[in-house]
Amino acid sequence: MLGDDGSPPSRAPWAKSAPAIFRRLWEGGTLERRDGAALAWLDWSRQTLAPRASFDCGDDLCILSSGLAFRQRPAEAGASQPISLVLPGDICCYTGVTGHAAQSSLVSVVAASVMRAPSRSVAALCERHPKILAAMLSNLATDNETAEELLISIGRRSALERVAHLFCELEFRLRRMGLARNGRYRLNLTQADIGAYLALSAVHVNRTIQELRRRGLVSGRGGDISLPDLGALRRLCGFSPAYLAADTLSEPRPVPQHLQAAVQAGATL
Amino acid sequence: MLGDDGSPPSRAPWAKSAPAIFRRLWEGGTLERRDGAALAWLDWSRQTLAPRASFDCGDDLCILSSGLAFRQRPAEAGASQPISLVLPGDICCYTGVTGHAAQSSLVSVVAASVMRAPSRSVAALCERHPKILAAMLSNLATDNETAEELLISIGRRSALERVAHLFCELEFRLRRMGLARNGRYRLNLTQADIGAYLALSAVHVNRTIQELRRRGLVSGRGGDISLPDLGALRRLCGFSPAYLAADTLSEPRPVPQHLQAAVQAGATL
DNA sequence: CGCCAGTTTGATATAGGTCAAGTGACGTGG
DNA sequence: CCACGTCACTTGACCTATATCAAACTGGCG
Repeated sequence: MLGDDGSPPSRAPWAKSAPAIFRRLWEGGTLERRDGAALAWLDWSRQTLAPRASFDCGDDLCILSSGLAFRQRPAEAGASQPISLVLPGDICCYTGVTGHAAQSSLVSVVAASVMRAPSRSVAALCERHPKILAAMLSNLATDNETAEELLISIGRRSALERVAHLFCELEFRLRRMGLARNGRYRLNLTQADIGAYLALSAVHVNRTIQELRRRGLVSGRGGDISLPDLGALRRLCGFSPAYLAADTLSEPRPVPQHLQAAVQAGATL
Repeated sequence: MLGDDGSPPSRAPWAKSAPAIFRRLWEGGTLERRDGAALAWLDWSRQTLAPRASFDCGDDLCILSSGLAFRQRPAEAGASQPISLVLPGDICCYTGVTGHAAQSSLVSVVAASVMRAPSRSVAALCERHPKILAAMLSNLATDNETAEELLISIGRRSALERVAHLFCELEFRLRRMGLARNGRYRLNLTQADIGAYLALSAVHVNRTIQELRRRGLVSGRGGDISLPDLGALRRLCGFSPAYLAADTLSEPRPVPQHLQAAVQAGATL
């Protein structure tokens, strides 16, 4: 798992041989070298998204490879509430895993690109590497917990805490992907975007960020965020990265039960 | 799927032979008679919960069989935000399915009971009935969408809309389980509970319900809710049951790809 | 009878929304 | 090179939905 000290993940010996895009999948520690290699061998296609473009994954496995995107319901009346913020390395939607077509779709925030593997190939891959399915399910659970944390933010935290929490979360998630160092990262979200995500008005986001700056907890102009005192910022909003950890079970489960079951069911088909 | 007309689900011929507790699982239409029978054969144990009791599912498959419960993070400072409202028939937690230990735990609202099947047995069951795993994953996805709807409520809807939406959602979910008829159902939530769930103060929930009553959209005292004009209530809050539908794909997929894959992987182990 | 939890009512406070205007950076077309 | 439009950010004035506090009222129950 990723420490709180800013160090990159250390326990993936084959990390260098596989594209960075798969970091989130192997971060759980369940994947082995051959799984990672197989993932890289999939017939991926790259797709680029213009800013503010809508995107449908269908049943395919799509991983954001650059840029930022919101997952949100097709805009109902008025402003729509983004449900999750998708960062590079995140699986865009889990329709292929759950077999359940989601209500939500992806909307890029800035220019972005997506790696896409057709559902058929993914199924074939999982045939031979069931741990990959397990890793995807683990990501699914983690991403749900992230959405739950957003719910807690909006339901219980003040504007100051919400923004602080978002900055802490982004620092962690981006660092995990190697996109943040020393509490600094690039964030291509407008204040209006942040407001939409955190259910605040753009104006109030502005004043809130100013307050964080005034307190010396956030600095940096434009899209360059810097968190000079991460500890204090985390304390302010009660951020704890536990909900972002890929796997809270300490023991490596060779094959998770549910998967083993499904796997063995193959014999009867 | 369940129509909007109050009729119970009609397409499960073996519905009468299996306990009502499994309705949510077969509602998706993927399960067959033998799957339902096998589910009922599992070595279930019943566990009763006192009001306001905390409950840990571990890796086991737990289904709420009566009462009500909140799923929530262990209370951080101050009031904790419930993440989802668990009704009879709902799977309490998906740790066993995803292999990911959840941060949240269950807290009963009133006296409740839970059916519990040990993870080992569930795995063995899925071995022979992979469609059951598929059904659980579908439930997982649906429950996530329900949580997303709560996020939208708290983020974007006024107090009046939030409460109205909750009442509409409960009507649908309880009717699906046979626990609501003609827009009437029993709800053992205090106004303070409703407030905790919807991120409103108890006082404001009270005034909001009064307003709904004044408008003739809600009636009934105590825990007995009656929605005399469901159509108007739904219009008020923009409720649409789409997000609650178990399966939005019209064609019955015999075995979902991801499962097929895992299943066939069994041969290689 | 008296307690308790839940509900109701009123008075007051405030976090955050809305509206409106102004600034600064950046790109585009003449 | 300059005029212009646009988009993000900023600031100020004002407003309102909802919270908070406090006190009654209600109904069940030991």
